[in-house]
Amino acid sequence: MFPEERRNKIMTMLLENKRISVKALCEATQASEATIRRDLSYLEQHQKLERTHGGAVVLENISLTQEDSFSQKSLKLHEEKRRIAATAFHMLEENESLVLDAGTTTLELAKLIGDSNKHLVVVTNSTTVSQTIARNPNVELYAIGGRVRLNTLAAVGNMAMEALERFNVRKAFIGVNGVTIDNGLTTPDLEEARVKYQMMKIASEVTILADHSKFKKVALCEIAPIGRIDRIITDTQLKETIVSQYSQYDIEVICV
Amino acid sequence: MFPEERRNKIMTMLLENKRISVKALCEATQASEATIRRDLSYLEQHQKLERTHGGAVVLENISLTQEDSFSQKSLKLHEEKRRIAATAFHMLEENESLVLDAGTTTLELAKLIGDSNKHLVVVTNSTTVSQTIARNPNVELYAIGGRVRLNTLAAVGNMAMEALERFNVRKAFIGVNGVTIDNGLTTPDLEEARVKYQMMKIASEVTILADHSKFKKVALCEIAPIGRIDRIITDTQLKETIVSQYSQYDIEVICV
DNA sequence: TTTATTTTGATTGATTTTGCTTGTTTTTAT
DNA sequence: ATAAAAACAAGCAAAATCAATCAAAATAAA
Repeated sequence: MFPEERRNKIMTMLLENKRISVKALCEATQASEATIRRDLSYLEQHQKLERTHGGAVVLENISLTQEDSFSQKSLKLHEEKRRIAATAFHMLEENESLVLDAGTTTLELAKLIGDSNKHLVVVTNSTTVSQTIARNPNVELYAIGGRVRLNTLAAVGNMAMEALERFNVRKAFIGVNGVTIDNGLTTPDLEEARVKYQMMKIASEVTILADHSKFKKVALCEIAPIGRIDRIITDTQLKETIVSQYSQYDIEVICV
Repeated sequence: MFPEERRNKIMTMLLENKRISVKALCEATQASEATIRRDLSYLEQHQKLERTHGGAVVLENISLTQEDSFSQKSLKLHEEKRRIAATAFHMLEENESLVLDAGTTTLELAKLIGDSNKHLVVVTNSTTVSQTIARNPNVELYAIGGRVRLNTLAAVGNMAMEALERFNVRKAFIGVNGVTIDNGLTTPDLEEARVKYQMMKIASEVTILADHSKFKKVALCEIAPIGRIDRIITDTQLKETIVSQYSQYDIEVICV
C-alpha cells in the first residue's frame, strides 16, 4: 500500500466515524504503529485532522463564542455576515428609525450601530441586540417585550406582536433561515416567524440579511412571501442566475 | 473515548444547555470525575468555557461599556449584595412567579437564578437581568418592553407600565437608592420610580433589596411609601435601632 | 549495477493519560 | 452558627501511548 493510498484510507475511515484509533488503522492498513503515527502527524500538519492520544478526530468547529477556533469555512461565513451588516449599516441615515430582529447577522449590524455615534431610533425584540446597541448613547432604543425564547433570547408571542403594532419605522432588517422564490422567507420557529412578519408590517422598507447559504433553503415556518420584501443583502458567492430571478420580483439584491 | 473527542463532546453538551454538570459529563463520557475536571480546567485555560462549582458554563461576552459603568457601583459592597441576593434566592419556592427590576443587587439575584435549575416564572424590565436569567432553562421568562434607559438598560415609560399591568406575580424584588420611614422608597429617575411602583402593584408580596448604605438616604423621586412593602433584605451593618423602627410598620427586616 | 533517498518497523526511554486516594475547600442543610 | 455533604485540587502509580533513534527494506536515480 502506497503512503498516499494509506493516508486516503485513514481519512476515509476517520470521516466514517468521526474518530479513529491508531490500532484500528494498523489493522486496516497492515502498517506498524510508527507508520500510522507518522501519517497522522503528516495529516495533522496539513489540517486534515486533529491528533489525540490514541488516535485522531475530525476537525470540529465547536465553540460559538470563541471565534479563533472557528474553522476556515465558518470564519469566512462570519466575515460575510460582517460585510452584509456593514452594507446595511451604511444604508442608515441620521435620525432614521429601524426595527431589528434577533439573529447572528442582525447582531453584527447591532455591533456596528453600538460602536458608532449615529443618531437612530431602534426597535428590537432581542435582548442581545438591545445590550449591544445600548453602547451608542445617541440611540433611542425601544425594547419589545413578551415571552422570551431562551435559545434565541428574543421576545415572542402576543405581547411582542401587540407591542410591535405601536411602532412605525422606516426600515426593517430581518434575518431568515431560508429564502426561495416559491416558499418565500422561512425560519424554524413559528412564533419567531410571526414576529418577523409583524416587523415587516410596521416598516416602510424591508431588507433581508441573508448570506448565500440561506438561498434555495426552506425552513419549517413561513415568515412572508418573497414579494413582501424590498431588498436582500447577501454575499458575492450567490450565483448570478439566482440574483436575476429575484430582480423579476422587483427585489433589489445587493451582493457584497 | 479520546481526550480530544471527549472535550469536543463537553463543548457540544455545554453549548446545548449553556451549562453542564461534572456528573452529567461523567455519565456521558464514561470518564472519572478527575478526568472531567482536568478537561474542564484545560478548556477553561483555553478560554472555551468558565468553570463553576459542580460543572461549567458558557463564556458570556458581557457587554463591555455597560459592564464598566456598572462595575464601579457593583464593586462597592459587592459581598453584601451577594449575600442579600442569596437570601432572596433561598426564599424562592419551586414554580413561583416573581418580578425583578433593574439594579446591581437584583442582578446578583438574577445570576443565582441563572446558575440554578429552579423552575420559576420571571418578569423583568432589565435587559441584563433577562440575559443572565436565560442561562437557566427551567425559567419561563417574560421581558417587559418599552423605551430603554441606556445607563441602566431598563425598559421604562408607558409601554413598560402597560406591559407590567398584564402580569400578576407572587413576589417582587425591587432595588432602591434610598429608604427612610418618612420619605419611603426613593430612586433618582422618575420613570424608573414609576416602573418600580408598578412592579409592586402587580406582586402580592414586595421585598426590597437594599444594603445598609441606602438607609436614611432620600433620592429625588419617590417610588412608594414605606408601608407599601412587606420585607427588606439588607446586611448586618444596619443598626438595630433602625431595624426596630421598621418592625413597627409590620415590615420584616432581614439582616444577612 | 551501484548509489542515494525514502519509507518502514522495531526498540527504548519519555510522555501522556487516567483513576484512585488524600486532605481541603465550598456549598448546603440544620 | 454549626455540621454534613458535595465538590474540589494535588499527588501518586499503573497503563497506554508516544517520539526519537536506528537499521533494514523498498524505491528511485545514477
